[in-house]
Amino acid sequence: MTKVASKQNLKYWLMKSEPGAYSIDDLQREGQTHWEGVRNYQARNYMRDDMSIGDLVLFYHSNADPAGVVGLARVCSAPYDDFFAWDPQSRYFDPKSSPDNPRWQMVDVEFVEKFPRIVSLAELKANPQLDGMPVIKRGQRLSIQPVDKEHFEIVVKMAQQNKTTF
DNA sequence: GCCAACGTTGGC
DNA sequence: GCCAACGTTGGC
Repeated sequence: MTKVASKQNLKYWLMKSEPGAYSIDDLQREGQTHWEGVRNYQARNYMRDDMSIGDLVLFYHSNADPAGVVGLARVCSAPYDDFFAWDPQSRYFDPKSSPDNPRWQMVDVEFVEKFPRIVSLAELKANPQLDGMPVIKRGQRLSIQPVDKEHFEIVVKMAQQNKTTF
């Protein structure tokens, strides 16, 4: 059964992408995309077990200058097998995954908006209201992270305001 | 380019 | 099931 988020169970996420691989501009141009290539069990499990259609996503540019949240996306499919893992030509090929015994999953996400400015990692770290947000923790490498509703709303607000220092 | 953090693999 | 070696992520 496909999970669709209602107002009550709408959840919030942060998803990282290296802009050289796939940027918010790419998503804006294409409208929606497979979120293939997740090769971490915890991140996979979030997609497989906890995401619902309609969940909102902070789109985060990692390995970027600066790194930070650049816009919003929305989960627009149920999880399904990441078939890129079966393609030897793909950079995401995993010989341990097969159609008979799939190991990885993905969802589709659709473009919602590009922020008028980047909310940089430095700003996220500097805002005491975001204390405890996983992405600002040193050494946190997880490419898909749950985000508290309160934190999500603060980040959106920061994007609409001028850069602030605390 | 460096390197800290940390997840995965595989020998035992 | 332990843990060392190795690979990757990602900020700086």
